[in-house]
Amino acid sequence: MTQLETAPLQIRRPEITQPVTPRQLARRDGAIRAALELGTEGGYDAVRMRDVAARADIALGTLYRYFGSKDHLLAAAMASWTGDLRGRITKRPPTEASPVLQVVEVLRRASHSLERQPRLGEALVKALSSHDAGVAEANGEVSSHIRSILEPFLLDLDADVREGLIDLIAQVWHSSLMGWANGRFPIHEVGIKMERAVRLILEPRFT
Amino acid sequence: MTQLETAPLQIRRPEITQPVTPRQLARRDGAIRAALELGTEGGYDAVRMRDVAARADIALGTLYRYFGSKDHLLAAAMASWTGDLRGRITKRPPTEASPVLQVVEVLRRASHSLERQPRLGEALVKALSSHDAGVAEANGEVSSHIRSILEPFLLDLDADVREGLIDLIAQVWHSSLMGWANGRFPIHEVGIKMERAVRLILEPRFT
DNA sequence: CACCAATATAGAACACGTTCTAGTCTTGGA
DNA sequence: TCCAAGACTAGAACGTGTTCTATATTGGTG
Repeated sequence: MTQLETAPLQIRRPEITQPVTPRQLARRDGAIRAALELGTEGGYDAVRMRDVAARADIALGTLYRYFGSKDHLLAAAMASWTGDLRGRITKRPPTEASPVLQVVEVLRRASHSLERQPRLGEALVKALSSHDAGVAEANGEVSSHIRSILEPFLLDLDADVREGLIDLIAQVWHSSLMGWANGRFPIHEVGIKMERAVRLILEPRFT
Repeated sequence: MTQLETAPLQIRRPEITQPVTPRQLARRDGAIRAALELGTEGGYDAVRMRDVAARADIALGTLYRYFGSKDHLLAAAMASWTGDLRGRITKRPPTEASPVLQVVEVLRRASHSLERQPRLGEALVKALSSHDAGVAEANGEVSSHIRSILEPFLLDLDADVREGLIDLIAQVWHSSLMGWANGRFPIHEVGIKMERAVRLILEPRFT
C-alpha cells in the first residue's frame, strides 16, 4: 500500500465562515431578519431554509455558509432577542422593592414579550434545544445575557451561591419555555411557573 | 357556491391505535425493542424508522399506527426506562441518611445508568423535548415516575411545598439531561450539576 | 490592470421522516 | 363456516433539511 490514497489529514468541511465585508454582514443580517419574519408569521415550520434564502435574496448555499443548520440560524436570532431584552431591562429596570420580586418582574416581562409573538417564541425556543455546534455557541450567548440581566439584583448574595442560583433560574426558565414550546402548557403558565420557582429558590435566601 | 365541496366535518386521521391482541402487543413491543437496540448502537440518528420497522419485522405503516412519530416511539421507550428505574430504586433504596443526600444519591444513580449507554440516553432525551401529542403523553408518564421516586424521601415537608420542589427538581433534571444530550457539557457533569442544584434547592429546607 | 483564490449563485440531488395506495390477511360475530 | 371491518404489508411518493456541482462574481495582490 502506497500512501497515495491516504487523504490529506486536514478535514475538509465547508466550515461556517465569519462575515467580514459589509456585504457579507448584510447577507447574514438579512438572513436573520428573514428568519424572524417568517418565524413571526408562521412559527418553526414556516421558517423553511429555501424561503429564508429567497426572502433574504441570497442563495441557499450561502445561507448554509453562515449558519450550519436551520436551528443555528434560529438560535442566532434568539441570541439577538435576549440581547435586546437585556437592553430593555437595563433601560427600564424593575420597580419592585425586594430582590425576589425584582427577579420575578424581570422574568414576567420576558414572558410577556414572548407572549406577544407566540409563533416566533415557539420557533426560537425550539431551535435552542437542538444538538448543533452553532446552537451551543448561541446558547452560551443567551446564558450570558441572562446572567448579566439577573446579577445586579442578587448582589447581596455570596458570589458562588449567586452564580449557582442564577444558573438554576436560567435552567428552570429554559425548561419552562421548552414546556410551553412543546405544548405541555400555555404561555401564561410560563410566568406563573417561573414566579413559583423563583420564590421557592430565592425566598429561603432572603429571610 | 354550493355546499357540495365542503368536506365532511369528521376529521380523517389514521389515529394511533391501542394494541389489544397479543400479536399487536408483540408488534408494539418489538418496535420499542428495535428502537432501543438501534439507539444503543448509534444514538438518535441511527434510529431510522425504516430500520426500526425492518428489525421489528413489521411494515412501516404499522409502526406509524402505534407511534405517531419517531419521537413518540423514542419517548415511549424513555417512559419504559424510567419505569425500570423506579423499580430499581424501590428494590434497592438509597443508603444515605439525610433526605438531601438520598435524593442526590437517586439522581446520581440515574445519571450513572445513562452514562453506561450514552448513545441511547442521547436518543431518548432528545425525543422527550419534541412537540408531539404522543411525546407529551409519554412525558407525563416520565414525570409521574420521577415524582413517585422522589416523594418518599421528602415526606417531612409540607405537601404543597414538596410538590413544588419535586417539580423543580424534575425540571432541572430534564434541563440537565438536555444540556448533555445537546452537547453543552459531558455526561459526568449531569451528576455534578444535579447534586449542586439539589443542595441549593433542598438544604435551606432541612436546616 | 490582470489574476487567483475565496465566495456566491442557481438548481439538481440526496436522505429520511412521514403519508398514501392497493392489495392481502386477521378476527370476531352472525 | 363465512363475511365484513379493520389491520397489515410492500412499496411508491412527497416535503424539507442538507449537500453537491458547475458556473459566475468579487476582492485583494502583483
